[in-house]
Amino acid sequence: MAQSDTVDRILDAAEELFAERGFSETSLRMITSKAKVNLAAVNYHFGSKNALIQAVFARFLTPFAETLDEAFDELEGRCQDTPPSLDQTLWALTESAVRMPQRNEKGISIFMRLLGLAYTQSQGHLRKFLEAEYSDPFGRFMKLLKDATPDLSAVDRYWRIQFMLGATAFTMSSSDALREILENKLGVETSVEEIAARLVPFLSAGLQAENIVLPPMRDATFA
Amino acid sequence: MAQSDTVDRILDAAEELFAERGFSETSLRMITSKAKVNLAAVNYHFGSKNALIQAVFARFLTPFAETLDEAFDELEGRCQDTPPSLDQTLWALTESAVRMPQRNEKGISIFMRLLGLAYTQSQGHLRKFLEAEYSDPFGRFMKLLKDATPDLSAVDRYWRIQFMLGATAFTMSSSDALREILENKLGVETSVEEIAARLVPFLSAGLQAENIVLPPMRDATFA
DNA sequence: GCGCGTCTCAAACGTATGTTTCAAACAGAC
DNA sequence: GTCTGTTTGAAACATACGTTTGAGACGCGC
Repeated sequence: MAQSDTVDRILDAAEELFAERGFSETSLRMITSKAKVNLAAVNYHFGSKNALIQAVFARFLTPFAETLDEAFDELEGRCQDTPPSLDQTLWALTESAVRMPQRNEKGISIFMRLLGLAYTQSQGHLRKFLEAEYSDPFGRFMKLLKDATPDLSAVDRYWRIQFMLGATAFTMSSSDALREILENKLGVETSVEEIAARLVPFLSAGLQAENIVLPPMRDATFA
Repeated sequence: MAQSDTVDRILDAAEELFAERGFSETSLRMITSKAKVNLAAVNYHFGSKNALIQAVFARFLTPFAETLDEAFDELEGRCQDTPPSLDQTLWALTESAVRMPQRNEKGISIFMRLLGLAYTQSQGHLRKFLEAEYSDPFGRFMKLLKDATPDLSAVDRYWRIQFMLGATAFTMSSSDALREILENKLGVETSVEEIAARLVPFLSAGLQAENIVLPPMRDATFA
């Protein structure tokens, strides 16, 4: 086998284990034994553990970035003159995520969980890699958000975008655990698509909320 | 020194390092050298690294849980018959967090960052510890949220609460970095209190958002 | 069949981790 | 001062990690 499948086996195993346990908590030995390959194969094919982490991200982020770019093209094509609405923009994003060709049924939630981890676990090398590689579609999304909320001040928009990112990254990064809890408590099963469908209106409403006069913090009467 | 200050020095150093780098990425040797105490002191005073992590949480979570309980008492006292509104409930929570006596100026953001990490880093022992120790005030908060949003279905409320937690934990856990970015970009300075003041209306609006009919996911026209 | 680049394998390397050990220093009671 | 329980100190322990090594197996062009 000239182009062996070892690389993919490693990527598959690493992807799943990273999503389950985080990066530092997953050792190369766990990965190689799950992938049923030799320990040295990782360093041979990828060079280092950090490079493997980046490769895991690249494998699903590159096609996603393309899909997203096309979705934005299509969206801007449909809205010739007026800028796309906030909901349209958010849906374009979620749709692209959900439509991504999945390797297996866990695909989407692994995808989300990894994205959440990338934000949360302070892996310096990962952040640099992602910024260098995928700043274009991210910047385009920001631009769309800006045009969709012309009434917001720059400062308000800045913070609310952070809130959105937080709600999304956090929820998605623990989506498996959260779904399990909900099933045990209320006996309801939820797909990632449904989570996304619930998230979008939440984000949209939050981003467009009326702003209250600043802090009633002390001795407020809450009349 | 009968009751030495070694314990507090360790807790201070651990708290700060955990907040900066996460749990697995912080070694006992980093902690003890920052605290200027002997390595063995950690295992002598706390028993294990996991127990130290829990002690760090207990130190700030226990007084916070008390403050919160009083705030809820006071809130329910003021609203004799009608249940407290959503905004009142959220403000009671934020106020309690902000009013907490801080050990230093970084106190509040360390506090938030640790809470975020507790949720994000899948440390099984921590989750169990927190559930066992602090389920009461948490449950009370949930009850208040429930009474304040009677129109929401249980499932909707569950997910939206997760979104709220995410937005809060995420933003607060990186509040230092986010404030710095904003200052460099727009020249605006922001206090933690102001972030909270912006966050509450966002959360409130999100929690009360109109729900869209479920997924228009495929072939949606976004008319 | 031979040689060569690609890949796998078991074993080892060096380092860092959490934890333990045991002697020394210390404080307070008598 | 002496004893006793508590706390610190330097060193070692066992283990796990990421990475490297060097020998061997494989596929393929010639």
